Amino acid sequence: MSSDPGDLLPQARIRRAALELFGEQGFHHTTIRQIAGLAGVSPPLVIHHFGSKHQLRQAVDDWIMAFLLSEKGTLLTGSVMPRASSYLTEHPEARLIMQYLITAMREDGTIARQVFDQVCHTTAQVIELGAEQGTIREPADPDATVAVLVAYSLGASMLGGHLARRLGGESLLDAGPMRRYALAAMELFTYGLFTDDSYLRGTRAAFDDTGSEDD
Amino acid sequence: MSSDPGDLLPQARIRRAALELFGEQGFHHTTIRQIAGLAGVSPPLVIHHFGSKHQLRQAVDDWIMAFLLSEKGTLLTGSVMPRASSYLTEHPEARLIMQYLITAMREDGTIARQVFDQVCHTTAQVIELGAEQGTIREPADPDATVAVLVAYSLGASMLGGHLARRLGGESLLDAGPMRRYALAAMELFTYGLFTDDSYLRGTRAAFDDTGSEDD
DNA sequence: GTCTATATAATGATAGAC
DNA sequence: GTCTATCATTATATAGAC
Repeated sequence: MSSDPGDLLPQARIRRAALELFGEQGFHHTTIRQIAGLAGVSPPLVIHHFGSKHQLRQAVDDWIMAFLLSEKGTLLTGSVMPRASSYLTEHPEARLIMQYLITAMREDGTIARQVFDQVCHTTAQVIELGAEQGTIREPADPDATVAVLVAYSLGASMLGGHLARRLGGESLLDAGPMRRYALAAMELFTYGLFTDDSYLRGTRAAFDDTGSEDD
Repeated sequence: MSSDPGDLLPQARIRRAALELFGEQGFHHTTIRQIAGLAGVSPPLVIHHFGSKHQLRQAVDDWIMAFLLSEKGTLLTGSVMPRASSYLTEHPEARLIMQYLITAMREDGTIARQVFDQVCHTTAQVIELGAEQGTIREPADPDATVAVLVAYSLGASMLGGHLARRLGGESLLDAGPMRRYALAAMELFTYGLFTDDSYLRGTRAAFDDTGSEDD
């Protein structure tokens, strides 16, 4: 990802092409012929180097996870935050990886679970640190809150096209939609949505009712 | 959906089987042979009645949208709220439809846009009503806030498997995970996540900076 | 390591009998 | 309306030459 595709060895060119096409079109809609074509090699060479299409995806997944972990969570925490915009300007190659991860989450590929858990891990650290510093309120159920926040963030990324369309743009990464998205989200997490805790108490009551009635 | 599959006419059985299999496996992973098998007919009959696999999906989409609109938003607003649990107990057939919609959103089918917009429409009404009644705080950017809330809700549904796993269960619809999910979400939307507005002001400042610097 | 040529399997869709 | 038999296409993966 740090050099021109033409400078890479065939094996790396194939992996890079697979990363790009899997991310754009999804795993099942991408053919080995397309990958070979983009990498400038013959289809059988793809199989020769990686064994099968599935093993090729696994190789891409492994490569990406190694990249993500080496970044020490920089990309994972910032993936849907405002700073993502500036990060992507500085690291344009991260676009491909983000697109790959979003597509992989949609297709529920083998990397989806690793990514979800890894983002949870990183988010939990952010929450903990903020709680210590007093900038973040301590949740009643920290693990659940982290999981919900991650599901919200990744989910919004997966629905980025629809979200951007409602915000007057094409991609969530464009300046306009990203600004409206980030500000609306920050406002929600700063002031909340409800004016008092009646909804929360109502939800608690509803679950306590059904919880004792169902058994 | 209101009778046993065996009582339906072949055409309806095919549509029902397609709804079930498309929802479970996705459109592209479902074969006409599978649909025909589940409906108890021969594969060519599927084509004979619906023209093609894509037209069959369109027929299922149309059928579902008609169902959703006839429900006057009951299912759409409640799809990820606590009351979904009780709703599903009363209307078990809604499970198939929810699963279909979630899969369709993941695959970005033609119905995805309609559903996203329809849920936005319904959510906007809920927000407006709450604002009038004083139970919901008036957002600075109502349209964006609605879109974000919908993306969060639908996104969490799409990632329901991962979310449930982190919450100690298999499905988000199970009592345990649903309870923890609903309470964590309600707490977020009641008290927010941050203890003050420094993150919000920081985000505003960051966008104002990049907004004037980039050009 | 890399290619051309090909095997094999599965799919959506068609033809035509009943 | 419904079936059996089949076509045409496309995909992954293999065989073997260079």
